[in-house]
Amino acid sequence: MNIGDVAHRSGLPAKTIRYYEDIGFVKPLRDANGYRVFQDKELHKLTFLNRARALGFTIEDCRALLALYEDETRSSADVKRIANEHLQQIDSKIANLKAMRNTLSHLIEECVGDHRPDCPILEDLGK
Amino acid sequence: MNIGDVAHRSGLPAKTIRYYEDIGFVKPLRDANGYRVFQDKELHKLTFLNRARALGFTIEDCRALLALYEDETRSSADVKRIANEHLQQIDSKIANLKAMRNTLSHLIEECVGDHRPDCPILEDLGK
DNA sequence: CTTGACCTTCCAGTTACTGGAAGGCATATG
DNA sequence: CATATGCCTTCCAGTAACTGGAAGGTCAAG
Repeated sequence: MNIGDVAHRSGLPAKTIRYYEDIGFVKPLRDANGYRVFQDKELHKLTFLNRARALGFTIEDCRALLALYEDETRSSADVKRIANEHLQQIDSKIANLKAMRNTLSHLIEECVGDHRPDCPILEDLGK
Repeated sequence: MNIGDVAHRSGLPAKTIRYYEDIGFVKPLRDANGYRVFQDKELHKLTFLNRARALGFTIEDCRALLALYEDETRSSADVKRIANEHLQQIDSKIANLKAMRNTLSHLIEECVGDHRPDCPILEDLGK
């Protein structure tokens, strides 16, 4: 498989796959012409990465998860711990965004939104 | 006011204030010794920026908001529009995070989390 | 006179890619 | 055989919004 095929099958852009090679996630073989050649194992890893990233795991999280993914002697508790830590981060991001949303939507409600300059949004921000 | 005072009063780190000068948000005067000298107007702007950033507005949003903040002939509708666009972005971020949270928490629930290697989290990511 | 807290500039690093240039390779067509 | 196209390669630079750190100047107190 060339990089285009793997990109198509894993759902990742070719650029990203090259980047993932740079940071050591995959180590494709090379054809005589210099083209990268991927095996199924690499494809699985890339698919794994794409899904983990989509769930918001950072690259470093992915590195840890990938190591566990490949470690036959892993304990599922380790995986669960990483996932739980990430879940908490997600929760705190959601909480933050909700607080922002609250403040902002109150300000928006109070703003008349016409041609006049008077605006509670700006007033509040200037305090 | 030197940068330390302004940092204290605006709530922004001095580093950030220097950065905001770099990108043209403030233009403090200079003392004979080269130290930055801030007037009240600059302090207000920095406070404004701090609050706007805390609400998640991007630097470019802030640039637009700041222009309106300083424009006596603005219409509040312009401000409201920017704020509303931002509100929608916040909403979509929240929706994304909630979807992630859902998927992840289901996976976590299904994972036993003991010493054995079997783990639905990894299984699912590998699909 | 020294100490410590300020202040200055400049350079580099962060996260996770993404865009683009310049050029080699593969295949199909005229 | 020439060429057009669509792959592929590497390398460099840029994104967002700072942050850390080095090297060094300044100021007030003791």
